[in-house]
Amino acid sequence: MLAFRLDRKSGVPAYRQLIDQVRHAIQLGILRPGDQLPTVREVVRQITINPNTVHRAYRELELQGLTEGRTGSGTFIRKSLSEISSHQPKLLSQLEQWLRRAQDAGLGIEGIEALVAEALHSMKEEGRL
Amino acid sequence: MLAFRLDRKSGVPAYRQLIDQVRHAIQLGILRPGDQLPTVREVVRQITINPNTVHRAYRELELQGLTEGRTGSGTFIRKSLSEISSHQPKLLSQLEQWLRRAQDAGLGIEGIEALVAEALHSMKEEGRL
Amino acid sequence: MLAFRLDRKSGVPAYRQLIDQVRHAIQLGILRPGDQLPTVREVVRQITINPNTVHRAYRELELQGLTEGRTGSGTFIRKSLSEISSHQPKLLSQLEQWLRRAQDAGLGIEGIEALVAEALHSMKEEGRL
Amino acid sequence: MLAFRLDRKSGVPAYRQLIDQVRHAIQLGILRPGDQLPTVREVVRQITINPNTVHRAYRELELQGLTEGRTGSGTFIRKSLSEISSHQPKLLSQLEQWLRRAQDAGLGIEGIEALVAEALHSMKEEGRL
DNA sequence: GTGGTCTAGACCACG
DNA sequence: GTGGTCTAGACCACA
Repeated sequence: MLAFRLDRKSGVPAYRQLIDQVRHAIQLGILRPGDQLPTVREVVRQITINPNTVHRAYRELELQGLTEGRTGSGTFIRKSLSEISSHQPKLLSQLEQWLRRAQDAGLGIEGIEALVAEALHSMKEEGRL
Repeated sequence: MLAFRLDRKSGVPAYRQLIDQVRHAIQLGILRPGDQLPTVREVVRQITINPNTVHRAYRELELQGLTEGRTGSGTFIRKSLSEISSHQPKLLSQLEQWLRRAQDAGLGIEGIEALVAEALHSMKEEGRL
Repeated sequence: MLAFRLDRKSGVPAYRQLIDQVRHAIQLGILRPGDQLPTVREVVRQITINPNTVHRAYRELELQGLTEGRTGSGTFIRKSLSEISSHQPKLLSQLEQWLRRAQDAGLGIEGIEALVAEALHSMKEEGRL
Repeated sequence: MLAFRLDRKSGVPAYRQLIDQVRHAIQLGILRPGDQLPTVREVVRQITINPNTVHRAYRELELQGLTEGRTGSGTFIRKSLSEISSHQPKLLSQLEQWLRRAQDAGLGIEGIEALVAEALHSMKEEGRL
């Protein structure tokens, strides 16, 4: 069952963080069509959050066509985001290796995030060209 | 002079994006103590944003001790965040290589961001242990 | 509940006066961790001021780690400044005695403030040595 | 010759700080009618400040009738603020004693300022009644 | 022209 | 109803 996390200092709205985490989990194949999301109550137990906020996130996911609420039984994944490739596990482990090297080079979390943001940004720039 | 960018869809508040970009630039050594930030009005010209929002970001940076606003002349970097290591260029190019491999494997931007978020998250979790 | 006051003639920015009053109240033990500050709207009702200005003061206090804004419920004290000593009540009454003597000697408020500013200034100077 | 000081962190406009310091010095009898204020150039040498700002402060003091600019020779005190009493030296030394006791009780500058602000505030309140 | 403060008012996220 | 973000626009202090 998906475990949500909330970063209260990030400035990103809570409902948005939930949505992003579900989307990411679908994209990574962690959640597959038919899988159930934790119930609102379970989420409330996991992290301190207002049930309405969870509802809102689930509603928006449903509007995006990604999930389906079945009255009485829960919320379920409907669609895959089909980015899953067979190379994915390898890519993930390579990334984790890189992270370890960055840490060994003395970079803290913020430094690593700076590098990642920089690299992602130049990638997006190139994409535009 | 630093060029700001705004991602209006990300859910991250604009002032926060500006702060992060300055912090990152300092961490990557792109901005060094004594360097000037673009004036509030220049930022307003660059990206469409209200001067107050820029001002707020600059003020928060000043409260963090990173910058100093000098009335009549501009806003300047005060402190370094000195995460810069000699390995940095190599790390950056390795990351960019990884990104290219991920793209070649058919991952789109959202898929890549999912992988990166996942990897960063597990790294932070491990850090706690 | 803390009652704010604004001296519009002092030249001190309004948001700064609010911050100082909260800090002082914390230092005097009038406000303790867990206590609630008046809501932004209450402050607006109390003194004539723009909500944004109050908000700015509260936000700066939060950045200083002294308070915490909880959406939906209010703003609360987080940290003590713990300068409170058992001698404090005695010191306060001695100060008030001195003030009465100064008034009896014919000094007006501005004259008293001049003396206080002078004494505080020499104290700070000595502190540097 | 009066020595100006500027507290850049106080939020109080520089020209206002200069004015206040002259007023206080007159009130404490440090400056008496006929005494000369430092020339603009001298002030600029003392503290880092724009000559225009000093000019502005001197102009406002003249508007208040407190000083008089004599072309070619300088700016001079015209009026006393006549708060000077024979008790004043004694009051000042008593205040300084009190400050020493407060420091000995472990209070830092901010704690002392909190007490002083509190006492001055209640005095003003009573004054109104 | 540059930073800084303040008001007014809209809209959002959350409980 | 509470905090938070953003825009618009005025005015001030300073170089």
